[in-house]
Amino acid sequence: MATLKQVAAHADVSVQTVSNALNAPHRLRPDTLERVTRSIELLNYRPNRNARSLRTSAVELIGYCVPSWHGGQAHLVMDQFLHALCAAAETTGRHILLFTAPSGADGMSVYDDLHARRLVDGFVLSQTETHDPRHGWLKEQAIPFVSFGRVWKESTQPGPYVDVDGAGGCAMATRHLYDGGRRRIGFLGWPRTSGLAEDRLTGWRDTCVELGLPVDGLAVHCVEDTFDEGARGAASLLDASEPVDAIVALSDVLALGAMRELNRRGLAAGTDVAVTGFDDSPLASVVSPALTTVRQPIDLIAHELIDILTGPAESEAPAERLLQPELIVRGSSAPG
Amino acid sequence: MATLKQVAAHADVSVQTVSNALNAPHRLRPDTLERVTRSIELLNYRPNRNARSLRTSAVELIGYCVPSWHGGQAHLVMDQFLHALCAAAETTGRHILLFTAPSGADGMSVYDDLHARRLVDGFVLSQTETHDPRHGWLKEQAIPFVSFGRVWKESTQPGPYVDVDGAGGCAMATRHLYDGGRRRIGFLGWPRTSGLAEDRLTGWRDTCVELGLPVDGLAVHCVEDTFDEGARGAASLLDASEPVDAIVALSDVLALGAMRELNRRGLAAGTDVAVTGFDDSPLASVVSPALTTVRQPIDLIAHELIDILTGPAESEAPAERLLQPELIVRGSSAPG
DNA sequence: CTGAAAGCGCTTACAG
DNA sequence: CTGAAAGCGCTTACAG
Repeated sequence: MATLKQVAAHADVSVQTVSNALNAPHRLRPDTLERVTRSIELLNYRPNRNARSLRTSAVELIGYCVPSWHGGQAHLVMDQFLHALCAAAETTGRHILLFTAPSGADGMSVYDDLHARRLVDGFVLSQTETHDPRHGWLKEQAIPFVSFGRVWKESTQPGPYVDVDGAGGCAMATRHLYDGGRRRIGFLGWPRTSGLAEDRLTGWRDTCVELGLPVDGLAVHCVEDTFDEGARGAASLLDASEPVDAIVALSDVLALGAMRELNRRGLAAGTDVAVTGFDDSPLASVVSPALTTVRQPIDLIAHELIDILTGPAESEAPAERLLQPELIVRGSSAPG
Repeated sequence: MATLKQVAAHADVSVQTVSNALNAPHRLRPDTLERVTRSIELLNYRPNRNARSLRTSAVELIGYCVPSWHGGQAHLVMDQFLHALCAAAETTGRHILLFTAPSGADGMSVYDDLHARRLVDGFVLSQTETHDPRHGWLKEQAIPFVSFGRVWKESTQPGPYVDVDGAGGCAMATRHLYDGGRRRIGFLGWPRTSGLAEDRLTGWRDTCVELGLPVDGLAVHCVEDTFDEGARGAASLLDASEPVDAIVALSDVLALGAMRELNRRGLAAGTDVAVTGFDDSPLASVVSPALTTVRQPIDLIAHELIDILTGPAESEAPAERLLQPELIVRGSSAPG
């Protein structure tokens, strides 16, 4: 491997000049730059990143904790997210460093260690939970980070974040069902203790109220994000004295559970009862008819995250960006 | 951030001794070690990895190219694989560095650059394709790597690999269906040009022949790994003059497509026609009945990959490890 | 515009 | 068992 010194010798300039050719080419006279560039190419020189990082104390690596795959809770769009995050990081010359850590406060020593040993410059947080302790901790340690998702605390959120307007997404779905003639729209959610669930629920509820549709007893809280829970929730909405003619589900998984239940009862999803999901995961096209769902703008999210993390240090208030999702209409929400 | 020098001053020893306390503690007298250790803890010292890497020229980072998510080809177990790979790397003090690259030979300059600039020590390859050009190229450049999956060339494969016995997996599935009373078992695969497809097909075919079951006209080659293709393939197996009573699919996606088709025809998957998949992806429990499928030993694969990559340099022949999958029996293959 | 020199924070023969 | 010193390959004020 050629070094800066060898290139300098070859081009008959000082190492400083070669370094400038790479990092500040405008400082060189055109002919010098050309000569140096030729030497660089000839010797196939690549700057050693470790040496650079040691000097500048910036590693250009961003830490991301891979969520563990516990009990059926699959991260169906994680591959898309990771690819987008990686691509976004690369547009700034950075890369993603993956690591595992215990969830919650127990994992903070891992984050701390990674940063202290200069393996990463900062972190992108995802799988953000309600009252997630990581944000406050990192902020306190002055470790750079940006969060995908909110912590849903009452007070102001520590540090910058990017999130998707879940309420807006569910409002879109609800309005779409209304436009398709549905007048009794149920909601399949998670327990209220989840800020994300509460947010999406609000979108459905407010829209129903606005449209003059009933909401009482039409929101079911599933215990976990599984097909079985979705089916169970749908069953309770269908067994009510006045059954629903549409279901807005907080996730694709719950939506598919609901469709399975419809199927079991000989009801046609989309014509008898319309169903919508959330995430546009690969699951959405498993079923027939395919699932209408709310898609998060993954590429945009990734770019915003990288932009915030690598941009100039926060002036005053940390960045808070709320992105709009998109409704992907498919067969499961055919007009009734 | 404390440095080695500061710790040395605090413990009243040389920097060399502190370094030894960290990397070769047996060289210190117990009382010295204790004193140094106390100083390290007191100052909350963490060795700067960049400085270390610069000196040792080992970054303890392993490159992994995140597959791009093109057109419906979801990588449904990628989150599991990445988590396993990351955890396995961490047991050796290493981490995974993610990057994107064009597929095939076009991407090699990215691999080369990452290695030349010392961002990674080597690579784990996955999404290995038939005649994958990466292996030969990396081997030629003497860049360390290990492959998950074979290149299926006629000649010997460049470099070490870990793979799962696909033929064995499909043989298990076929035998299981036979044990459940099935006597006309179809196969849903991909075109023969894929080594992986050929391997799995062989497992089904050889087992059928061994059991005295028919195989002629019972293997359908789907054009791509989608639900629609699975459904189409199943349709052709069901429309034959002598319809099948079971289907071994090369992937969960094809299997679910097949189940959708059965459903559409009013046939009960599992009782009328048994179906098996491959991968035990999250999809397997979407359907009702749940899908019987062949599970790859993800954690073991990850450990073997890291073990090979970080182990002593190859003596002579590169490591070649073929792991056995496991059949996960669920409702879709209920006895007929 | 160009160069000589210091230094980032480690590790590692080499002496003692 | 311990220490003084060189050096890994860069970048960056500072002079000229």
